[in-house]
Amino acid sequence: MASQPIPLRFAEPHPRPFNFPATVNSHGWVELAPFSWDQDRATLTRPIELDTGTLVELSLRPWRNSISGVASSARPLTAAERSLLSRATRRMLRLDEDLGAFTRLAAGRSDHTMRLAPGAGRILRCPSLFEDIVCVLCTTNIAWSGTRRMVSRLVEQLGTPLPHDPEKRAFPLPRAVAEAGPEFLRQQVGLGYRSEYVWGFAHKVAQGALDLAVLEASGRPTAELRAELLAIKGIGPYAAATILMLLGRYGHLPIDSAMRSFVGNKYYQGQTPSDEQIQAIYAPWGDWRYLAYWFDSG
DNA sequence: TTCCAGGGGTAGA
DNA sequence: TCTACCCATGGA
Repeated sequence: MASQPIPLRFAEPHPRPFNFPATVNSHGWVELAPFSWDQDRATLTRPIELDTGTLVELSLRPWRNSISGVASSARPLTAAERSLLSRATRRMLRLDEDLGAFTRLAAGRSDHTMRLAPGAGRILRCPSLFEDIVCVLCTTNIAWSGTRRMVSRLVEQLGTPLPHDPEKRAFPLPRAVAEAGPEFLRQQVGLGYRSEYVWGFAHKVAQGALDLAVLEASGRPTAELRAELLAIKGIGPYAAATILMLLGRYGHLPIDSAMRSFVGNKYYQGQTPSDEQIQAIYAPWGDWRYLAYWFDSG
């Protein structure tokens, strides 16, 4: 018999303007397990396994000028765990990111038809950089349906269940993925040739050989971060640009089949553009290239 | 059956 | 630096 969860209510102030539904639906991440989005209630829900090992089901929705959160857990959370939840919430919704320069730049340009609603522009992230990077690895050379399938299986096979609702599982921590081994990831999760990449990454993080907090630290040159990302097996130019975007650095374009198709149709009369032609389209946006492309392609 | 997807690693030139 | 080839998987 599952125990009754203990709810903890909290609020996180958000910048203004802030568009909660637009942020949640800014890209496909919300469709990946274990995210769940209730459009009618404008509520984002997901289980999270905190670094302390505590399982929490977190629900977020907008309320007045803040994000209202409910965290349900089997036992009362410590002050440190409440701090971890606050950090995860702010990370997911990018509540501390300053997009003022981008929105001013977008407002001043008439040559791009941007679909940027007021308060939009923040692209949803996972609670941790580890989960973000694993999901990016699951987007390479595969259709979106395949990405969804692989991430769902990762959660089903390796995620820790919520004590009060065992049907729901958190995204696995690095140690769980590392201990599963590449063959398990290949056979049971269906990661295919990506299994070695995902396992190798998780193993390094679990062993402490790769410190994600260092990657996430502000103030480091983007070129340096990009070089470190490209040194991880399985991460090439597309994945590095996507991860840099998830780190709040928008100066690199993730050139993939979708971008080639969109840019070709919109700017090159349906012809497939070269990488250089794609770069030329968004070069005027400088450090905001990624966001310019993203909200150009809608 | 064949192609290819929100690519990337490796070998060889 | 560039190109060719290979890598699993499952929709279309």
